[in-house]
Amino acid sequence: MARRLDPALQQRVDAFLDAKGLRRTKQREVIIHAALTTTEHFTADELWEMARKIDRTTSRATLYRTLSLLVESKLLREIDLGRDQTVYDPNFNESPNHNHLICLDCQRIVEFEDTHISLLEDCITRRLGFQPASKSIRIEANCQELKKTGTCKARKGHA
Amino acid sequence: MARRLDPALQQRVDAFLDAKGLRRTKQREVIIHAALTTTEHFTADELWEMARKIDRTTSRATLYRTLSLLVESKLLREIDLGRDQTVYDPNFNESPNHNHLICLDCQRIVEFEDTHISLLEDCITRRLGFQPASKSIRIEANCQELKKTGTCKARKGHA
DNA sequence: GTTTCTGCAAAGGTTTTGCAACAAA
DNA sequence: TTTGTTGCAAAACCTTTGCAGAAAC
Repeated sequence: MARRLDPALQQRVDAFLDAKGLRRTKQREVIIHAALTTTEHFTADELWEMARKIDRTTSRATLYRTLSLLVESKLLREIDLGRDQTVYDPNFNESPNHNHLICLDCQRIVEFEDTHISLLEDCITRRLGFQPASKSIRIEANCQELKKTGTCKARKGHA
Repeated sequence: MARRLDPALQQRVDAFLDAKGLRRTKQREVIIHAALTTTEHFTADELWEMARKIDRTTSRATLYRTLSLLVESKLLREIDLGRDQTVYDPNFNESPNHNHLICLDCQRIVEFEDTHISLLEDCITRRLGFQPASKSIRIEANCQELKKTGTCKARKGHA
């Protein structure tokens, strides 16, 4: 476990474990650390690989069980990228209101945030007689540069 | 097969089958009819039940194969309701730009459309260097009435 | 008559679970 | 010591697929 977990995050982890009366096992620490020190989205299997780099004995069973806990505690969120496997996103801790744009040309995921759209979502929700709880937008799009120039500039990190 | 398929829809079905050189089998007709005459969202298994009410010999294999065709032809769309099973929505033929609000209290799905938010999504997409292809919003919310009065008025059809 | 389609049953892939051994508190 | 947790292997679940017979064209 190279890098330490961000103190604020670690505190949230601790608070959750305490509130639920959950034990601090080596396996949980390893999986939680792996999940929360990356800024990439990942599948259960990818997280399993990450955890196994730290501790090769990590089992899939424990991984799935810990994953449920992380989602329940909102330290991790399941997102819909239109793929068949569930994808987890650890970035809602830093950007609680971000959304996802999926490039149909290179499959790259661009995260974006927008205050106006967020407000509009809240308005619509209230107008319908509800109280907003969570909102997510998924946009599928094509790369303009690719279409014009034949190469996908966006690949170099446009986010 | 009680009700006829809307002529415009039937035409799109026909055009798709022709373009792909696909045969008009009884099984396809039954499944497509079941899928496109409902306005409810459904899972593969629910559609299987619907199709079996018309023809009990309908197999799951053919159902899944036909489902793929319908999604490919855009006559049906997979949507993300945050459930574990894939949910299909036949309503994009009538309202091509609708979105979904999920009531956390009664699980009801409210479909809504909004021009402003649609425009804003397009703006954001272009600003990021992309060309919009498809957009979807999912809002999870609590029922205001339920909170105030103790009963969920929304159940009676607020959409 | 060809070619495509169907249904079956088996396989595939991901996620969950029962249980005995083990570790935290 | 008590209670929660792990890993294994099996099960559960949804979806896909190979193949032989059946149906469309």
